[in-house]
Amino acid sequence: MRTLEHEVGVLMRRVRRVIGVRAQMVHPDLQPASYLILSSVAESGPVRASALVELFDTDKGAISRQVGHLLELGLLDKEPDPGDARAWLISVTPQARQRLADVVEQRQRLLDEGLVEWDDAKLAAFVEELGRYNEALNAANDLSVQ
Amino acid sequence: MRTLEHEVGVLMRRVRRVIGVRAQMVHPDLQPASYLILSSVAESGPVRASALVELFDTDKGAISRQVGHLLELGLLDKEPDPGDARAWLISVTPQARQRLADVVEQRQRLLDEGLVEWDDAKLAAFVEELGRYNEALNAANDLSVQ
DNA sequence: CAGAATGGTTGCAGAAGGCAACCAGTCGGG
DNA sequence: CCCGACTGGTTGCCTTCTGCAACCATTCTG
Repeated sequence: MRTLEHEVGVLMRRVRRVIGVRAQMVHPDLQPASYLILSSVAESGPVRASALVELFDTDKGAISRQVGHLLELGLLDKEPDPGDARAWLISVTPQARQRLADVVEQRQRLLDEGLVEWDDAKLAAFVEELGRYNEALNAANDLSVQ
Repeated sequence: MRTLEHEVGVLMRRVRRVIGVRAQMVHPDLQPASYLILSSVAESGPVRASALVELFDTDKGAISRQVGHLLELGLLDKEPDPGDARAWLISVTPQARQRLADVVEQRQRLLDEGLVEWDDAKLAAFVEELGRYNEALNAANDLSVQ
């Protein structure tokens, strides 16, 4: 039980560093937190900001600023939601999609060269575990907040 | 490949929230980042600050401040390292150990009641995966930094 | 013994989130 | 129809946290 906190703590700090490096590969001024938002939008397709708020379980203001930052960098696009004049649909620009693909490709090269010991199967299994853990966190949080 | 960033991003933001709640159970003024340090020291026994810097792959100054904060709260103790007059050995106070145990026990109750779907086996497996991922991150980071 | 390296502390600046106030648009009941 | 409640977003303010750099004390090395 104890080691969970330990590993999670190490994970969070180390991941921040790795994500930071990866973010700069996409754009020199891209910050780690923004990179994670960008990746999510790239995967989910056009989404409302409110969907991101719910997904990340974070503050509206924080998401608003992050999206604003990504718009300035030209990595995200914003168009009015045809179904609701209050809302916007956020999507990834072609440029950003290309840069993200480049980063993935570069990482794939490391895998191919055997420099990193994580192959696709192990990675997929771990991602699935992460997903389940996210769900469990969500459920536990609902409990504690009531 | 894409989903890794997505899950990690969600994990990091959600974990911050959950850890925050857990930290307050240990001490009302305990911040999330400090809680993770505290957990690590509790597991590792007396350690030098420099060991924490290496473990978390973070800045000396950040660790120094976190430790200072935990000392003020009476959750950590600091004694001179008998082997090196520059260094200190950081350890957990009995009070902090008790509080941490209480938190673990409370979480165990949720597990026992079946409110959270993570039993010991699944958790242990996940922690092990996290550990491997941490190692891989470490290796990959060494590469990218060269 | 002098210079390099290590352990730690502190000041400073920037990133990031939480909270609250606010505006614009939507929706439901009278 | 329209008035109040609600939702989607933006912005200002404050706190937490980290990275960088300068610094001091101690230890190691040639």
